[in-house]
Amino acid sequence: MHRRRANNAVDRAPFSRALLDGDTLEAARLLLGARLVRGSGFRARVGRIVEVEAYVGQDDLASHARFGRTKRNAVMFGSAGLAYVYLVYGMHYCLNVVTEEPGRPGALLVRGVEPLAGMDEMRRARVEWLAARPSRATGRSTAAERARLELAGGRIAALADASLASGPGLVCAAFSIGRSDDGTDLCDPGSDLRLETAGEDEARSIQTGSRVGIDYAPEPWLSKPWRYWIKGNAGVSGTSNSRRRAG
DNA sequence: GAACCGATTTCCT
DNA sequence: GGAAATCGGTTCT
Repeated sequence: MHRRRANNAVDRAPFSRALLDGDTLEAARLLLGARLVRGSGFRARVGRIVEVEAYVGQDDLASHARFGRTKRNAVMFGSAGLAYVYLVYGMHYCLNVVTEEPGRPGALLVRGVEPLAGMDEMRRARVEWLAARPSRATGRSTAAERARLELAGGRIAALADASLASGPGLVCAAFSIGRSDDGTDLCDPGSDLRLETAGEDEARSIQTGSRVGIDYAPEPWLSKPWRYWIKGNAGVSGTSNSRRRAG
């Protein structure tokens, strides 16, 4: 028998690898709505994936796989359902779900998650992530640094639940995702970080648009409509929700 | 070995 | 609306 929490955080079935080990663009639509889960028990953090971006094969000149296999992107060439976690801009982590059969690099970047449970833990993790960042000035904990952190903590405390993980870097901050999660099997129910199935009754009004932050990529890759999000959901990233780039 | 740039967020003007 | 922060990979010297 299931124990149901008031906030819709039920224990669900693990996300089937079979939904991910084929075409990445199909997998993108299937992954929307799935649960991203960190930990277990009453402190578990649970969110609904509401925005993803597809990176498909080595031919995709926007993908990290475009230069072939490297130490960083090696997981992309592995089995579907693994987590590919990398650092961007020297400070933000990004979570990807590996797709396609082994040997063919594919991944879905998780750009937005709608929090369902464990929001207090997410806020704590957001502050913790800020605190873990190297101090700008001396690298030591100065009074000014502590004051800045306290201010940021207040801002995060005041954030709407829906904004806690509304961006790729924010997803990783809110779910404490970092280098050590690279290669984790997200389809293994025993993993501390994992995927669970979507609710059956969920409305799936999916919208698409071009991918974000890939200005270096030539056409036709630059304009491929390979960003998918659930229309109108507050958990999608600012770039997708803003009016300047709606696909 | 150095220069350049990125699948981003935050803070300041 | 714009720039800073910061590190790892690629591509030059």
